[in-house]
Amino acid sequence: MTAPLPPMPGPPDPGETRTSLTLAPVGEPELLRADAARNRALLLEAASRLLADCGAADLTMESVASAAGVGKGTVFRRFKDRTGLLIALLDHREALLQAAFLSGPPPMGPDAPAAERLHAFGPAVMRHEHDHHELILASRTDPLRTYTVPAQSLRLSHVTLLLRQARAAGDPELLAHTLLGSIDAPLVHHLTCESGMPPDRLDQAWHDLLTRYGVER
Amino acid sequence: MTAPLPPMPGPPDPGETRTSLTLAPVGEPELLRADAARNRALLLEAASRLLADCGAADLTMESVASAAGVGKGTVFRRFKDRTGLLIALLDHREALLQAAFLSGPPPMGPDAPAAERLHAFGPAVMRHEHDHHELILASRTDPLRTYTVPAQSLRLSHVTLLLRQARAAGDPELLAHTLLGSIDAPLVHHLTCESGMPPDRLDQAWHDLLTRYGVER
DNA sequence: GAAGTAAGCGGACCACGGTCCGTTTAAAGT
DNA sequence: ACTTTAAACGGACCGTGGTCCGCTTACTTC
Repeated sequence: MTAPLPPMPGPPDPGETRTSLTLAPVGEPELLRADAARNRALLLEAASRLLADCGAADLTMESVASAAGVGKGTVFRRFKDRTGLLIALLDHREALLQAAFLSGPPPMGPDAPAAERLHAFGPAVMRHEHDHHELILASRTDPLRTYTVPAQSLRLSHVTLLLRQARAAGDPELLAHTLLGSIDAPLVHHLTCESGMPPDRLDQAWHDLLTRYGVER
Repeated sequence: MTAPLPPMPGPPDPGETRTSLTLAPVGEPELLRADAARNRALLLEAASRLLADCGAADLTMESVASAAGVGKGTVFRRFKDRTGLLIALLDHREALLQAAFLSGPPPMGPDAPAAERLHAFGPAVMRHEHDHHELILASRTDPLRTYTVPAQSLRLSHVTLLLRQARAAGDPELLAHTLLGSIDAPLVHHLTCESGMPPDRLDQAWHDLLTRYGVER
């Protein structure tokens, strides 16, 4: 197994201080019956292993179920559908990135000025998405669901808030959407991996876009 | 039937003068055997009718096939997969929009200055996408395919070219991607139809984005 | 107009996502 | 400990997207 999935907190780990947002970072573990929580962990672990071994294309709900030693219905009960399972895997991996921009050290974290945090945010997200592009692409089946995924709405509120703090020009919420759109995983993957565009150029465009709205580094 | 699908040119209509791009607008009719071309038209017509009658969700490959009086395999042979069929339907409906910005009257068409054409482009595309959002959303299953759809790459080259002509600041190609991303159908649908954002605000953001890059109306 | 051939055709077939419902079981009350 | 109940379980079942392959047919060549 490539990623042995560190502890995998069944109950949400306590004693974490949120930095600047009311939105819960990862979400959805909630209160589960003991067997349900155990199976949830087993399923995520099995899915992660299968993903590493066989790739996202071969990750069928039945294979995950049997690898975890549970019935197929259980997978659907827990994650609603295949996309839900993939998103759960992603949210779990997003935790590190979230920690970095919510409570990590400068330039991403809260101890840097908002403008600096914004400039650092784009390249970091692009790197993160590059690392997980297979999973991300596989999870993008319903185009509308993108906007309701916890990780994505956290990113949006975060960027919107920073834009306000940095006194960016224009409409902060829409600008946040535009900024996030310009570094969206499928686009970046298309440009870099398929059209051969150098990543620096994308970083540059990110900085430029911010600068045009008055967010000076 | 709501949209009786005007003539539906089997062979690509001749004698059309391209305005500013080498890229073929709609694409893919190519040279088909007589029966194949006939079936293609039958299938598109049947699909269009089913779409209007029952909605995209109930548009199954088998229902389209039998409504057109052909076998299921024929649908797949012609359109590759379900997404291919939906994209073909979309490309057909895109023709009017393409005519408007490639050869229509100002402010979209070639007789207006590039800056004016750019400002007019966004709102027009948003309106067009709003009209066809069901089909567009249904066709967005593979996130990467978006960028290779003929209609989309035509839009991209068009905007890139106009940005160059208008002497926009920054990286024209990436800016074109960002601009198009900011009016992408799923995003716009999410914001207007689900979050209740007024469409003017989106138009405003489009103009603002252009202005920030030196494209004055 | 006969023969040859590449393309098109169609429906049986398969795999996977998703649902359903009878059975089991964890937990709360007594 | 015993009862109760809502939640979880699991696997049979279904519909649909997609493939496959033997048969048919439109075009070409002579």
